[in-house]
Amino acid sequence: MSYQLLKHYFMINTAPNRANCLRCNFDAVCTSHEQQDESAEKKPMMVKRYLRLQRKELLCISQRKFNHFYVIREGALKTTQMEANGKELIRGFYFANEVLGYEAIYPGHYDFSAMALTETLVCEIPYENFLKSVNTKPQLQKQALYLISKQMNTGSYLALTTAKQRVAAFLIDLSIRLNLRESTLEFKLPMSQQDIGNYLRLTAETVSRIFSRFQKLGLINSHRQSIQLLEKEQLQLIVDGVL
Amino acid sequence: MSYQLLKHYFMINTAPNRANCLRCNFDAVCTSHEQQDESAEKKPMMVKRYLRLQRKELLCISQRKFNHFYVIREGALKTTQMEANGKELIRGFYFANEVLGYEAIYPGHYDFSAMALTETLVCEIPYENFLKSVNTKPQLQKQALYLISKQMNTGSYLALTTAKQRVAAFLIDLSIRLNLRESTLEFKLPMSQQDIGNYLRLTAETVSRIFSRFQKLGLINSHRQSIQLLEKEQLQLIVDGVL
DNA sequence: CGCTGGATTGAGGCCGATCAACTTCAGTGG
DNA sequence: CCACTGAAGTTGATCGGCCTCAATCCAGCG
Repeated sequence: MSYQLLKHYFMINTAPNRANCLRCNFDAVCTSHEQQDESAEKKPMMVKRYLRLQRKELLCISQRKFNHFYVIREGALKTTQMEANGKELIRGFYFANEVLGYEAIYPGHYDFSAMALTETLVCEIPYENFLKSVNTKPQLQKQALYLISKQMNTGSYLALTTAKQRVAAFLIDLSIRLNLRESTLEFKLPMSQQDIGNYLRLTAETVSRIFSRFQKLGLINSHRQSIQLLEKEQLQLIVDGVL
Repeated sequence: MSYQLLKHYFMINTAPNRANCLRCNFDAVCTSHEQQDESAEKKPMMVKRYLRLQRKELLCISQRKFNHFYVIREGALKTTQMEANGKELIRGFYFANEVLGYEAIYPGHYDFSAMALTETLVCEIPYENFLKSVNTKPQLQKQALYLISKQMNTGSYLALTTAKQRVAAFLIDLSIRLNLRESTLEFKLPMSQQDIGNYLRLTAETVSRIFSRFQKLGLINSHRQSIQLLEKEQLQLIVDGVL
């Protein structure tokens, strides 16, 4: 696998990026620094650089020392982990406005690799900068914990027992996290059905079969990577175990 | 269900409790306050009171506003959540030296109830006290994040696919979290097999059958609630999908 | 002593995995 | 423009693991 990072250093508070920050969870933390003076050694910029990844490019590699958070601005990533028996399993997906890296604070190193599923743009946040920032701005403390707690509560599909429940929950969650308009609910799956199955602990065949079944029931419109949620309420009923 | 909390206020730094703090994850955070002066309004004690729960007593109730962490000193708790279809499912177990409550920061209220499985002793930590404490002691910042991140990484049995993998992983994890001596590996299950099954998304019958199978294989010794791990390495091989 | 809730064990059925064949589609190069 | 290729998705047949339902066992307790 290729591992290459394009290193475009730039200031976070230039116009185009500020626009990107609009829906970013870390916006408050980052922007707070703009109101401060320029004494860099005392109050370092939170974000030193951003990275643009091509499809299949790696953002971080398992076993590497943990030093950075990554805030995803555009695109999508998957994190993978090696099982003891050698099989690679997918731990999670990350989309725009989400943060990757909390999970590595405790062990002190990443125990997963993160790969771009599409062309992806991320902000790299040095953990030490983050700590300093929060220490000098105590009101950010609460918000940081809030964000971490929020992320802890996402993506627990595996608590669901049946395959159709998991797939339905996954589709609904995707539609929310991809920030779609309520009206369309139409999008391209950034990952393969193989990846979806791996993540949900199902086989790719089962995922395909369930897509087909949902289509026959008129709940979705799917063809390859493109998908459209027609009956979101019905899908939710499936998740709830009613249907 | 009965909901009653016995309210025994006392100072955290009395002799018997300091002994209890020895293996507590929050010890460093709590003890730091002892070295300060007594101006209570500026630097409040982190722990205001502790609670002693009887078996089946509730510690916190779903939908109640989130205000407190709970550090478990002795005993065991389970957290339960109502599914949309009305079934109650178990979200997690908590044992001595573990912390309950992070999960509620984001929604701002508990979306689970916590019930004592045995007689249980907990420290109640007001969240506001915690925030103030961390703000006035920036070096605690890092540790708090470390602890939260650590807790995020525990108890992900549902990523395992087969029933024997989940049960084996659960037993190994229990043996670690109950702080047993390496030599014995013998303990009482604080929860019923029904609860284990609910937590692992298996039926109680399946759990029982797997206990029996492990027993026949000489991996464990089990009778009702009492259990003894005979071949921990073999159990780990099962978790890893080798056996 | 019988009662009760949990644990155990057995028989049968369903769901998802496995294996295999086939189709579809994007990319490539002639 | 079309043929080729490889990766991903689709579909069918079979198998095995876990659920379901039911009967029984068993320890604790009034």
